[in-house]
Amino acid sequence: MLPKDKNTDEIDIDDLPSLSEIISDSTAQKVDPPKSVVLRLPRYYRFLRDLMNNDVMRISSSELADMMGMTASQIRHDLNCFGEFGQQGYGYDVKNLFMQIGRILGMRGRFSAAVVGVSDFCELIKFMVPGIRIKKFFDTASEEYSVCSLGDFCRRESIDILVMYVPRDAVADIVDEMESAGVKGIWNFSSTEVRSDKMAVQNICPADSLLLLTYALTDKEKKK
Amino acid sequence: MLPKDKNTDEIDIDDLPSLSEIISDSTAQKVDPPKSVVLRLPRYYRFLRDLMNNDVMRISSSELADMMGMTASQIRHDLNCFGEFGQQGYGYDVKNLFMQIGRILGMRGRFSAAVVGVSDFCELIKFMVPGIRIKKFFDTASEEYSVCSLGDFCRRESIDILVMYVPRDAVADIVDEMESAGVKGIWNFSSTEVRSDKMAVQNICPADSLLLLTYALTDKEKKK
DNA sequence: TAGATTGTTAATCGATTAACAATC
DNA sequence: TAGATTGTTAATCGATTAACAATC
Repeated sequence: MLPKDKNTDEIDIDDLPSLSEIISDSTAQKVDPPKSVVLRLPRYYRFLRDLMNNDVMRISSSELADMMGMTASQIRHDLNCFGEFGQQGYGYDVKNLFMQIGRILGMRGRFSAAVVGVSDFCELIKFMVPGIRIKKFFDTASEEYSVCSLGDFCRRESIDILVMYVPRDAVADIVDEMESAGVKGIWNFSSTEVRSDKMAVQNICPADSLLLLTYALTDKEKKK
Repeated sequence: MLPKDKNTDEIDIDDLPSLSEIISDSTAQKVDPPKSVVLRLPRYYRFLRDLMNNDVMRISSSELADMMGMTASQIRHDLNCFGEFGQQGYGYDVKNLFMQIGRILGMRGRFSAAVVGVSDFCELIKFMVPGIRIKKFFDTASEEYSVCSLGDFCRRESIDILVMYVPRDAVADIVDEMESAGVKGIWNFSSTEVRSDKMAVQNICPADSLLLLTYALTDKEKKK
């Protein structure tokens, strides 16, 4: 979309789009979206899914804002990083917006995964995780388990994502093995953080959020 | 600590501390710390615990920064919101800093909790959660389970925190019951978010972080 | 057309970083 | 004392909000 106040007959050479802008344009996405916005996308996605499940067809930014406890302005601003998904005077089509955000997030049921951890963890992951295809569970307590067998499987089956919850001292070996096996991402619940140059990583530490809860309780007490 | 360039003989009435500043001073904490800083505290806490477990006695902001993938400046800035924990020319005493942050986060092993959810969840929580005293597990699949029995227990035992992972349509009833039972905080893993005026709440949705992982993978693919 | 609501800009606000004086 | 490293300020950077023109 051209700036409104620009005379398009006069072309300023500095205003021509760069190669990277052209490339990103062709994927229908304006440059790199701010990190803060990306972090909010999964939450939008969840709320939109709930709306869909409740057969809500359309929603305005201010209705959604009320529901999610944020400002309408922020919602419109966020969504506009990725395209023009709404319609003036009408709002947003829930299903369309849901699909768009799903597409942006790469939620296409396309990625394959293996899970490694204690059996309770493996069981729970089944419940919790939609959207990736889990090919196999590796119970770390089982006799047949070894890092090699995990690596071989991931290689053989071209596994995209490893979901892991293993003891602190088992982390490094598994990560090395996964890098060599060509695994693309690690979803790590173990208490040691993973970093990798080769793979995308999400470390997730539920206990952190518990500490924020005890912080809130302590803070409330103190203020009384 | 007084500003260096201030002549303390000349007192500006507008510079006298307000009541709220005096109160917060007496708790050894400068006003309200920025939210962004509080969110980082649990991660500091974890890294310091690891250092302690490896018998590291002291650490400088830049060493810690390297380890955590952030700037030394930010670490010093963050910590100074709560007090002067370091020593010029020396760095930070790991154990002391760990204890201070634990204190700030209210991590005093003092809060009691009940857990409600499917049995795999209950089992897993045992592993994952240090620092709160779990008094009882309520398996939602069991015959004896009911919202009332959960509520009665929390009332009787003055439970501080409810850890929950229950189906979408069970959430609202439990939250109401907890409010009336005087429970102070909810640590919620269910897929419906909880909000409450009476209680502190942390909603935690692991699947969100999986979507950020698939986003990263998709983004990487696209840029190739 | 009138009413509603988006898309988009500019203003505000808060968070991060760089730099250096204070001081151990 | 000299060297190291914090505490603290000011500058930069990015995120949020408010406002309104565009437009359905």
